[in-house]
Amino acid sequence: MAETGAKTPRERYRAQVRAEITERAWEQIAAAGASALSLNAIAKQMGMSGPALYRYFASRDDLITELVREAYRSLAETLRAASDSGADLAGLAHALRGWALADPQRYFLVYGTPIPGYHAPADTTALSSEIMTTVLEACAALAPDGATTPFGTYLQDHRDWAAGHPAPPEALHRLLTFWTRLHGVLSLELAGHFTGMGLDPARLFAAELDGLLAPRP
Amino acid sequence: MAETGAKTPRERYRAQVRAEITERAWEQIAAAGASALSLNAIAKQMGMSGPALYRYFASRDDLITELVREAYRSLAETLRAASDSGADLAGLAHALRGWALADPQRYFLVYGTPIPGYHAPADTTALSSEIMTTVLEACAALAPDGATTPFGTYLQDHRDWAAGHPAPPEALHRLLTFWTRLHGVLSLELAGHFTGMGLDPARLFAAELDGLLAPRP
DNA sequence: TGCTTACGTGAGAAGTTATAACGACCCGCG
DNA sequence: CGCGGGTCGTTATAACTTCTCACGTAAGCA
Repeated sequence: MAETGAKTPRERYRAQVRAEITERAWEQIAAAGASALSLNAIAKQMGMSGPALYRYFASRDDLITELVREAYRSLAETLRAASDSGADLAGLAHALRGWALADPQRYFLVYGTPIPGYHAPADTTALSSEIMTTVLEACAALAPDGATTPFGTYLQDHRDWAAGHPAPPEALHRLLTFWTRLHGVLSLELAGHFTGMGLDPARLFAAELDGLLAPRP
Repeated sequence: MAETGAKTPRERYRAQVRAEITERAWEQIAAAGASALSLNAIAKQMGMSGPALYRYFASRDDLITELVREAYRSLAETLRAASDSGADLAGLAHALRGWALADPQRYFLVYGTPIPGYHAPADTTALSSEIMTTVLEACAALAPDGATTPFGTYLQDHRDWAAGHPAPPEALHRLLTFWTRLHGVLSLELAGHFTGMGLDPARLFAAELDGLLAPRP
């Protein structure tokens, strides 16, 4: 889809095959989760034999790493696009929820149960902080309330992770609660913990978002 | 550990072997996660051959089901014990956090990424609602605030899941936010999303808990 | 037109879950 | 006390999985 501006036709073909592999992988992940991802099945689906895939991905973990990267990129793009369209914090929350509901397994791949022993590559932290920055700008754009929270004063001395951004501690606090609260509702909803409770998760999500937009986070 | 009051020595032995299997399974899960659980490895660790375990658990999913049950029971016991010791909502939150930190993979087994195609048995919902009831009682014990939230009025008509409990809608709202907000902080912390941010997750947890204890949820 | 390099295949090792058939042991009943 | 039935653990086997290696082919590059 992108970066097909390679010179040699070899690289072009290689990128194309890699893209098709990840595409099939996403189908499998959406259907049965990341733990059920089978290189063999992907190869068979593409009309190739098993070991052929190892020309394109060094291992199964390598493929998953690429998928994690794609998921991060996708979320960052989605939020950035919403932000560029003039969306405020509520709009970003809506975009986040839509992105998560569109493919729950993709959401869990990024924010779900971590695989012990598996460490995300370094460049995902860059994508993660891009996501954070987008939300942080929306947080800072909200009318700053004079009330400084106790945790806000703590953040004043522990804002290394947001170094370089001129947002006040209250905005950082709002960003953190935005993240954790919406993730709390979303992940439980996607995991199906609200089914059978006769409760509309969207209402709960909206209620939490309302609390987030109120002056005091 | 319990229910060893079986009559025949056969059943006693059987229960003992089952208990050892789950014990080894917990070790493996704590070390490498639920997806890396290997029946073969457990058997080898116990000095038995692989297929022997199928006398005790019909399948790998069957073993996981038992582990989920144990996890639910453990959390329910922990919260119940704290509640019986006079702990208020803050005390329950502390107990929950301690339980989660003691074995993150156990927490994720219950509240983490769901395994597609795997459905929890019916009796886990009973254990889950026992957990909910314990927390709900602590929520109802807090001084009721006159301010009815908009979501509280919604809950007045959608409280089937808490039918039979005389708690006001505000208490139900507080229970839901208690659950989702603390899970939001906890799951992100356990997944390691705060590492490298120079931020103490405990402080964030405490800040969210403070907001939960304030009059307006 | 040839050379080199990448690509795909097949075979195979070491793992996994799960089933089937077989032998041995133990428990309870007569 | 003895014997039978049921339970247990074993080995063998099938169908998977990831992943390595050696080989032939085919495609691009000069």
